[in-house]
Amino acid sequence: MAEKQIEKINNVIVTEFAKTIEMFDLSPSEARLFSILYLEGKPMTLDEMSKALGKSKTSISMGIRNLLDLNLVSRVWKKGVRKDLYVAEESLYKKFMTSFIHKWLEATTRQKLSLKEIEKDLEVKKELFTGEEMDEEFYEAFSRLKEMIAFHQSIEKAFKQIKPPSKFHSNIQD
Amino acid sequence: MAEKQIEKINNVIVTEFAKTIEMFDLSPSEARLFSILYLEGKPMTLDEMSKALGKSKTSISMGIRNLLDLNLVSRVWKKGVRKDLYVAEESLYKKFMTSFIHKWLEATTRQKLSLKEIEKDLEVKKELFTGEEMDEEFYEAFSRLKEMIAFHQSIEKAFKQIKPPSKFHSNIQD
DNA sequence: TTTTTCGTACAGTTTATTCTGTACGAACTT
DNA sequence: AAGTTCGTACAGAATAAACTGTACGAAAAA
Repeated sequence: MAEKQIEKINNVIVTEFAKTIEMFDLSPSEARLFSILYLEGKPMTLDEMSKALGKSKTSISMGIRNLLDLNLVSRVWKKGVRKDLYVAEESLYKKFMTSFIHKWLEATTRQKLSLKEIEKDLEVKKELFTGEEMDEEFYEAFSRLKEMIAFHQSIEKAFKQIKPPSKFHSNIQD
Repeated sequence: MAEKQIEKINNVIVTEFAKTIEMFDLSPSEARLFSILYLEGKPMTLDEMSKALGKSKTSISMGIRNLLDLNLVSRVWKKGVRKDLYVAEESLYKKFMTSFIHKWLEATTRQKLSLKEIEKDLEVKKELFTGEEMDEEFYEAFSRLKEMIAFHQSIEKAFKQIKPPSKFHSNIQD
């Protein structure tokens, strides 16, 4: 099989896989970088990745740092090799899903709390201003607010349902 | 209660709520537009929204169209009113979650299939080229590919778990 | 029919994001 | 110590995204 052909197949795989990775809120370049590294399987240097992606080393350096921050990549050390080496994390599902769920829960919880603060505030005001002319508008907004909070509640519930498995389990079938 | 103050509270609510909406892959402006419309509760015209957001009518027109495409907003008609009127959908959770889950399932399923195509292709090549020098590299990529497919499988499974309720149910507690 | 009001297509501008080249400190090699 | 090789900070260039003003067809009003 010609080198060219392998190259080509790899490119298709990477492109396809990167699309999925992008859905976890990585930029297209970050997604591609991760995909390359993951497909490669073994540690790579900045220069290798730079060459593989056709981008500047600076760019790769930045990208790798982001992936490191997200715990999707780690630096490894190999005897005799001076350059930094990086590998993609193995446990795809665990890593991605965990941080995905975490992100959602954190955000919705926070926003729900903010809305509840406002609600509490309005509860007080409601007491003071019963029987004025802006009541209708006021109650309207108030009930919307309750709905928004309930919305957040439901989202939280949904994401808590998804339990990331403690270890990546391959159920390759169907 | 002064107009200014109501204005201010509304602004806080909208800002906070928009953050959540953004997480469903809407742009910041789209999210804000939806939020305004939702909080308002009653139908609004392009001009009203334009004023409320401080953006050009063109911009609102585009934004509303996107929201329409996503089924998050609908056009309503009111006797005697010539301008187009729009309202935000009521069933927040159902609308957002349904399209969210749908988006994920569609994408991952599609990508999984692409990868399986490639896999099938490689299966064939594997037969023809046993005992050559590139076998190691080949098998490496091959096993990665299997892992990627399994990854997609797991994502599918996770999202299928989340069943959007047929109707929005408020469970306001906790 | 003529005039006004609406909504949106289009083109150009502004703003934000991503990428690159240069430069420099740190660590390794000789 | 002098010379290489690395990684990254920084500033500017390229690219992409968001927004706006003008213009025009369709529909309503006069």
